[in-house]
Amino acid sequence: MKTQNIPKATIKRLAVYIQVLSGLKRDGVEVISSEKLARACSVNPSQIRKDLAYFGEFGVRGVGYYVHELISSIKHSLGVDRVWGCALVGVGNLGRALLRHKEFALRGFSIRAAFDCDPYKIGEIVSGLEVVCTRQLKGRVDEFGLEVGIITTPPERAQRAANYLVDGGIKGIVNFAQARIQVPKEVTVEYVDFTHHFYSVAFNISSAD
Amino acid sequence: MKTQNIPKATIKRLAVYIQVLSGLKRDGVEVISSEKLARACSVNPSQIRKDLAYFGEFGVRGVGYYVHELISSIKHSLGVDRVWGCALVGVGNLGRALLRHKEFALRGFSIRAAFDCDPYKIGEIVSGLEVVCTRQLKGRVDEFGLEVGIITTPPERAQRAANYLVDGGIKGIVNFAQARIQVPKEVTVEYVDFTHHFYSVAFNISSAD
DNA sequence: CTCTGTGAATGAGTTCACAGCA
DNA sequence: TGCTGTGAACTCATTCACAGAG
Repeated sequence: MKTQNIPKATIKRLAVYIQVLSGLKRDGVEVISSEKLARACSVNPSQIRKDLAYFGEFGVRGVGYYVHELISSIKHSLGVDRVWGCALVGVGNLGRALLRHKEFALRGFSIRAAFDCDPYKIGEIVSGLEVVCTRQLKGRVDEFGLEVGIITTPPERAQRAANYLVDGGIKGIVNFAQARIQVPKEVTVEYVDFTHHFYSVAFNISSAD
Repeated sequence: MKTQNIPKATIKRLAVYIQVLSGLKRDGVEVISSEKLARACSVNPSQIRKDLAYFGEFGVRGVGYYVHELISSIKHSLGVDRVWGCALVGVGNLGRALLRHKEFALRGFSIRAAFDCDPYKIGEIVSGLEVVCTRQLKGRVDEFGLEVGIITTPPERAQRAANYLVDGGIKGIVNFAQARIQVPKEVTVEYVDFTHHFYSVAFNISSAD
């Protein structure tokens, strides 16, 4: 793996490649060319080859890529060939949905602790996990192997949740709350915002005369 | 509004501006400069001015932008200053969560119909909405004013869901399923993939030596 | 001969720097 | 004077085109 700085867009596409390759594997496809994979992902073939080239040489010239092997290689490159321990902060509607959503564990992100500051929620069991006071977060980071924070609080409490996570030594946050947060630069934040996708669709429909 | 082709990235940022401006409005801020807004959004001030310039001149030189007015202007530019009727296909875990999630209606996306092909789910009432057979989708598009489709099926059924939506005359789709879909080019598809954000965080943590 | 891997060319998006208006 | 709006400069990403491996 080269120590160039890899475009954020490449990382996003690698996730798409994994998704499509997984579908192909399910359908019994064993080998695929960059051209066919590109069509399935709606991107340019060179794009795929260039994206993969950041991490190594995974293909066989004259043949293509071995599907199963390529999935493993991409997952390894992204660092998602292992399980990551996650802490969820904010047990509201969305938080509960995520706790129940099995897809995360399936993809290597295991939610191991749920926090909330509401005394009525503390002690409640959601999807087999006891809701704990957010103040106790720091003390549980090592014990539970918490590495990634998930914020699902109302917007006005997102910053406080982030502070608790940062204070606990968490280095990566996925923020579902409708608010931007400020964190030290060594902490990575990814914002999940469904709204944007809806706006995008609305805009496209509207501007299609 | 100019008929240039507006970068997708701009649309995404406009959604962020709305989010941040809404927070500022809540805090009683009435006027803001591009510099301060930029800091709150973690972008460059010129970026904001350029993004807005695609749609018009919303600022006052020497002063800045009026928060409330700017929110309205951006919403109008995106076409989200009205209510959009949505059809949800796939009443599984995620589908149910979205049906119960009030945030969508709040932002102008009103889910007015829920479809599924599973006979056990048909007839069930979820969040006040009766689950209907997907075959009946086409017949309800006009009646319910359905404009945007939401796919929340398992990956292997996403394409079929898309086909029903396209056949019903839907012009925009937000796809939460873990699969790419093929649609005619006049139909807009937005892919929502939490996984990618988690991968991104994992990658950033991993590659931070 | 096929399809990957990659430097070179192109194109898109971001930032700069300043003109222009309040 | 202060901050917006915008052409010009620059940076980054995508696509092309072909050398090179199997």
